[in-house]
Amino acid sequence: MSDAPYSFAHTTFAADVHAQFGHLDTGASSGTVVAVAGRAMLVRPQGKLAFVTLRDSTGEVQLFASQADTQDFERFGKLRIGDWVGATGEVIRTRRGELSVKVAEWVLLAETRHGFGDKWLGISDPDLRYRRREADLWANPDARVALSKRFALTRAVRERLWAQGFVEVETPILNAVHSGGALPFSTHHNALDADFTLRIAPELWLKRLVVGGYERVFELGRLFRNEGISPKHNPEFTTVEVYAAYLDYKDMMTLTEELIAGCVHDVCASTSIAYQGRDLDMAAPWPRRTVAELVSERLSTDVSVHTDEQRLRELLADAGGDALAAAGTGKLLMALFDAVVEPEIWDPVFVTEYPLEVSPLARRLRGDDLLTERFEAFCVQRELANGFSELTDPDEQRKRFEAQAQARALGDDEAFELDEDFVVALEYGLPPTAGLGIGIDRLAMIVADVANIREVVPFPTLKPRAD
RNA sequence: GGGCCGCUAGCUCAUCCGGAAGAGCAGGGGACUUUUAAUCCCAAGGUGCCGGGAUCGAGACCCGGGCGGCCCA
Repeated sequence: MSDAPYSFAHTTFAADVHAQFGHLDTGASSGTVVAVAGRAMLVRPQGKLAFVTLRDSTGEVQLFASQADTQDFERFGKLRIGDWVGATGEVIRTRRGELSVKVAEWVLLAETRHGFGDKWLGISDPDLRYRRREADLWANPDARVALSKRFALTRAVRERLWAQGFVEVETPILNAVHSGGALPFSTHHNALDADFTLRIAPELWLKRLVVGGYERVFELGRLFRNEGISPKHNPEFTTVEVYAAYLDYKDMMTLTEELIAGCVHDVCASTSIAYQGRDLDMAAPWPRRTVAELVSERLSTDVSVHTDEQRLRELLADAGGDALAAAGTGKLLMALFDAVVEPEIWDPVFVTEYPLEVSPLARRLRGDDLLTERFEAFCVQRELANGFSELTDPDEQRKRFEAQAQARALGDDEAFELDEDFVVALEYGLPPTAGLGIGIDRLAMIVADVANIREVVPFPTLKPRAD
């Protein structure tokens, strides 16, 4: 039976103590009584005095206790690292200059039965850190700082989109038709006796909402891809997808750079930041370059989706790219891009005019039937966002799906399946619309300046323990 | 899936050429009225990831497996 209290009359956070009483002179008393609470992170009993470093969600403040003035002093000095404590007393500054709460009364709010690692070095074993994340977040302050930046980022995205008239919506995570683009997780609904997959993208549903009259929508939520785990990939991850009627891809690029740069500023207080020791300038506007331009520039020879297929294959082999069996000039051009351009990108850039072959949902580029009005934003050697003028023609959409089905038959297991309901939705009429998707985890890694996606995920996916 | 690295006390790490286990911190006991990684004294703490092998002798060498990390696909 626990005799732990049911509540505590908390008045003041650690950061507030420092903000409000920072002016106190050494050895002085404020005359103000506060009630603070948090975890004892350091305990220094010293005879008839005891000092405890208390940490809460805002920072740390010292508790100062003395045999003369502190109730239940003997027990206070026996607090263990990690115990939750509530303390009431006057704010003072000690003779050694440490702003402190001079404890009159205190209560043990919860005791800990486990250690929090080395009190100076914390916990460094990665497996232990992520399996016992609650301990990691206390033992390693950097862990909480990084994670908090992720939460600040999702808040900034929501607030900025709401402020621009977008409505936040929710669409199905359980899907009977797998739309393609990646390998899904499978599950089963018992009452319907039907198989479902967990969504790999919400975009078809969101466009159906536009058809239904929601002209500006976004969904910020979890996606699931049944693929490997790496420092850049968690099986469940978060994106924000945005759809705006009456806009095209150029309008959407403008929205994208302002949204991302604005959110980076919201979280980091600047768009000039550093990532992994290297300066990074996220300020809008970002350069807009076509795929063909960038690849041609890098190879010092003109190439495009109209270049002879055999020529592209030779260039790809020279660049050390993978030999692609069933690939047209569009896939070959993108393979070249991945091999020679992407690794060179640091500051953000929009890459535009993607081959139609690799863009089954994007609208044809005005003036070139082999290209689409699609862009991707790249930054620090990785893809950050993807958007396009949406394909609105139901007949062409159906043909695109059929082409995907052929690719699937030839072994492309990431090709889309025909989503009949989506095509029918287009037949009801989708106005000119631009869409956008942003990888939130990747952006969070950038604003938190961390190299591993797990740092910005509260509880990353781990292999279940055998025992 | 492939390559490399790691696994020793609750945590962070040592153990040099193969001679059989060490420290700091945490946790326990004690001293201390201005500490702040407090300090000092005492005691306790080990399936050296698991399983084989060579050796008089293995935490260390060899083989297999497990788990984790990084890189590549």
